[in-house]
Amino acid sequence: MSKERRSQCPISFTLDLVGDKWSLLILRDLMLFNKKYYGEFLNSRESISTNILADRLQRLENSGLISKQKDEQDKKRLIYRPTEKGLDLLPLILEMVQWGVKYDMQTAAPLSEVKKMKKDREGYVKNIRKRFQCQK
Amino acid sequence: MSKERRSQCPISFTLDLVGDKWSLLILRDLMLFNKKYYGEFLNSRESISTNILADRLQRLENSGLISKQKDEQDKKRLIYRPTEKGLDLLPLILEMVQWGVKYDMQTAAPLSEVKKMKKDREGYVKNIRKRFQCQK
DNA sequence: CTTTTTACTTGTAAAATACAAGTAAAAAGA
DNA sequence: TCTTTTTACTTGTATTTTACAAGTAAAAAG
Repeated sequence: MSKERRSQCPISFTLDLVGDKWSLLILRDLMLFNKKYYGEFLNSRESISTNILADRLQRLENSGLISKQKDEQDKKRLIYRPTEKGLDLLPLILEMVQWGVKYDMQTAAPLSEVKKMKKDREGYVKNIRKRFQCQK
Repeated sequence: MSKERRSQCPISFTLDLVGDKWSLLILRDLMLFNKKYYGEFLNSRESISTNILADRLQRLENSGLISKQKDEQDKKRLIYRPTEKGLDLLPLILEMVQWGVKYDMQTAAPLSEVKKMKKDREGYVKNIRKRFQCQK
């Protein structure tokens, strides 16, 4: 199922798992935008195709970056959450925010939030982790 | 020529430019492995195809991440170098190294080097920048 | 018991990638 | 000077991935 890796370089290892145009956006939705459901990911502004979304969720789960469980309030729903391994990608994602904001003339990122994560990145990351660690 | 962007999110902006399996490996070769020539990129362990390499170099140049100039010692050669915009991707690349080393059981990254970049990332980045700024 | 919601699957066209081979300009060698 | 080699590509085609449209099954709601 999982493709073979291209080399033993840690950068290519990371790229083999999340080096595509969608995986990190799903993780962004999970960790920065607090999304949990399939339908929420589908409705993000980048408009991912439903088959690609299904494929990426599967791959992310296979790689141990996210997990899913039944929603006990509504059993036809599934709740997706980042794992520890997925949460560890937050610093990488925040670097993308910083670089993107710096070079994107038309960025729509809320400046106050960007400043907060720049000023105290560790605290910013910890705060997000808390949301997922207190839940079972 | 350049595709339209998917959204005004800084993460998707970054992914639209370097969110593929090869671009960041070329920048890695340039910045971490000191490579400069087409043939050197071709010979990296991940074995990129020559047409893909040509395409990525063009795209990276179009996006202002790298520049090229004739080698004055050998005029059939071209020297590729990262621009300021490309050098600004170093922190992102170093995050990939950290994450990759943490979760890749078979990583071949030299531990001493990884420790150095973890211990003093700012210094590590500055040191690399120096190499490119003193050159014309 | 019918309709809606949710999380998908399936089919197909379009685009990107991989692999093999070929080309032009500069440099090196005879 | 003429041929060979090196370097940085281009071209052609098969394979893989992605995008778009439509359909399906299970749970919940009406």
